[in-house]
Amino acid sequence: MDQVDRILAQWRAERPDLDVADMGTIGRLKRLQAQLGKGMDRVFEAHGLNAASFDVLATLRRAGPPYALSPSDLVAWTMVTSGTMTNRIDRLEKAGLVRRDRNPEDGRGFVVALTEAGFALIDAAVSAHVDNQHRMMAPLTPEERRTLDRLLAKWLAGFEPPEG
Amino acid sequence: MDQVDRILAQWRAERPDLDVADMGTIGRLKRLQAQLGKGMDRVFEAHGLNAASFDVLATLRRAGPPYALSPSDLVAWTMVTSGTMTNRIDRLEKAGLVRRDRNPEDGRGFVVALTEAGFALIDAAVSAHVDNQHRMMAPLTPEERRTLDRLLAKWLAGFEPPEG
DNA sequence: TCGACTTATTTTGACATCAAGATAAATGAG
DNA sequence: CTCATTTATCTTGATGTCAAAATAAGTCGA
Repeated sequence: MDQVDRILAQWRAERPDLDVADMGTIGRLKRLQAQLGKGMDRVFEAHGLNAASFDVLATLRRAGPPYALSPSDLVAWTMVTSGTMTNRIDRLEKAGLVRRDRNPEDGRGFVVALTEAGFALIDAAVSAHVDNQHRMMAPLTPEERRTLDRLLAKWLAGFEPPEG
Repeated sequence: MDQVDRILAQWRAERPDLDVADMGTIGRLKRLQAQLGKGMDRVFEAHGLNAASFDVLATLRRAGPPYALSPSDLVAWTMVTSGTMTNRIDRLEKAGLVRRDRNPEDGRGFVVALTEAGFALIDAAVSAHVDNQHRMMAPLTPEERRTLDRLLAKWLAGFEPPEG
């Protein structure tokens, strides 16, 4: 009997015509996401970052040398709007973690590159982040994790067509 | 090969020391949550609501007669701060969907009650919402949905101790 | 080469949220 | 009864986000 069960029990009493089983699953997903988000934020904060800045630095880091992408590339990887990305880059630039270089091949654009400080910071932060994710998955056995991942992938494929 | 797989492939190439399997699961959960949120927002918007206002109205509706709770009760059910709840109630009150009545038993407090318009609106909206949730779960078989729900509940219990 | 169109990025204005502080009323120890 | 404490709610100021408009530069057909 968790909080989601209590909510479903209220609906069943008040609106017995509704089948709320799926609402329960989606509600659990949302609460889990909130809990995981809080857990991850703690690690980001310990490195002077938040989820937004971690996201951008990690995208640049895992892209490989020369650790530089255009704002448009970053938008494509991160699922935020261009205005949001401008704001994120501004903050990271002020913090000295990325640099904006004019793109020599396209006068309209820039290339956002990790600075040395940015590289060192994200490399340390991502190690701590991965450890933290392991800890947060502890309630599930390895087999349960595989099953869960498979189910989430199948469900997600219904929304984001695979493409590749 | 979905977008999450592409991200994991980049990490494996750049940081082969990291075990990123759990990152994949958590990433899928986040993307799924984003997709489900967008899908639900469409239904809320069709009823002149957003996720925040739906959340408050639904909490009042499923509480049963007299469809009235204090702001503190609403905060406890919805996982937002008191300041956020003040703002949500303000908007719903302006829209004529809830009423603030002084609590006769506690001069510090109020009771937030559904108006007739609020009751009619949330009753229609929640029916459409539940149908929409069924449609969004379509990629999974009934048995897969049960398995997924069980796994999410077990995982969530690691964060939100059951209590009841 | 010109003008229309497209693409890349930033700016603007509106929201929703949170943390922390402010206000007001209830409570309870003495 | 009184005052310090607690509880209920609202206010304030900062952040992060989005949609849409603005700016600036590349592209391409005629």
